Amino acid sequence: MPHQYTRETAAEGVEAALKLLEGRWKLVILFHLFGGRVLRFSDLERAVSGVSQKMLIQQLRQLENDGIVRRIVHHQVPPKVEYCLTDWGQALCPALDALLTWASQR
Amino acid sequence: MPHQYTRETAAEGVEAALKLLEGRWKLVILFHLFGGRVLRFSDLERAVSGVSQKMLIQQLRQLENDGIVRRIVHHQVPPKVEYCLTDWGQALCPALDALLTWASQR
DNA sequence: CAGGATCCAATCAGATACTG
DNA sequence: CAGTATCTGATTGGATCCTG
Repeated sequence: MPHQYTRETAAEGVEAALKLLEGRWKLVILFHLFGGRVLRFSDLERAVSGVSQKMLIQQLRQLENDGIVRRIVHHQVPPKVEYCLTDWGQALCPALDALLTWASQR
Repeated sequence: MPHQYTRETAAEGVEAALKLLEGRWKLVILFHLFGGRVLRFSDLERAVSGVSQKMLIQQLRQLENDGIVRRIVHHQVPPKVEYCLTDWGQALCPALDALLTWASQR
């Protein structure tokens, strides 16, 4: 733990980070967007199997508002909206990998 | 992401890891136990300010069942029970640090 | 001291139906 | 195609009181 953090602020910081990732479908969405992939809403609907439209848009909106996902609207008929990760979103990869490594060590 | 994971299994793995950490007080508890600290139930009650007995014991039990925290009972009157991290629990530190680093980069 | 047992409020997730 | 709106059940968290 970097020295500028007390136990309390470190806990709060990690809590804040985790809050951005909590949500039934966020990680699945994220892993589908890692690697710079750009997917349409309907692509995600297919890729994230089992998700409802309501939950998908809700999770995407939160990820977007949190600066993790970017929403690209193409003004045309029929509508076309694409989603990809922001640079910051991409930067999550190593941290999640560290968690995965930890989990696999049990 | 290590090559033996598909997007789906990686997402599931990270979800599983996060599930172990989700809970209103778990991270605060963890950060108080990092560094090999050993605390009594009443110590934690004081350290984790705002927590109720019910929530504290609930979160501790889950952390214990998940193999992150170890519970040490001293059979004496009045009762004395201490909590510390398992080796695996200690190993969480770098992963949480990676998350903290990511969060601070925003 | 270290819990256990209840009850209640708030949040969350899913199903379903509708729309620009 | 890409959403919005509404309803309902499930899960979570907190307050309070009780006990070996």
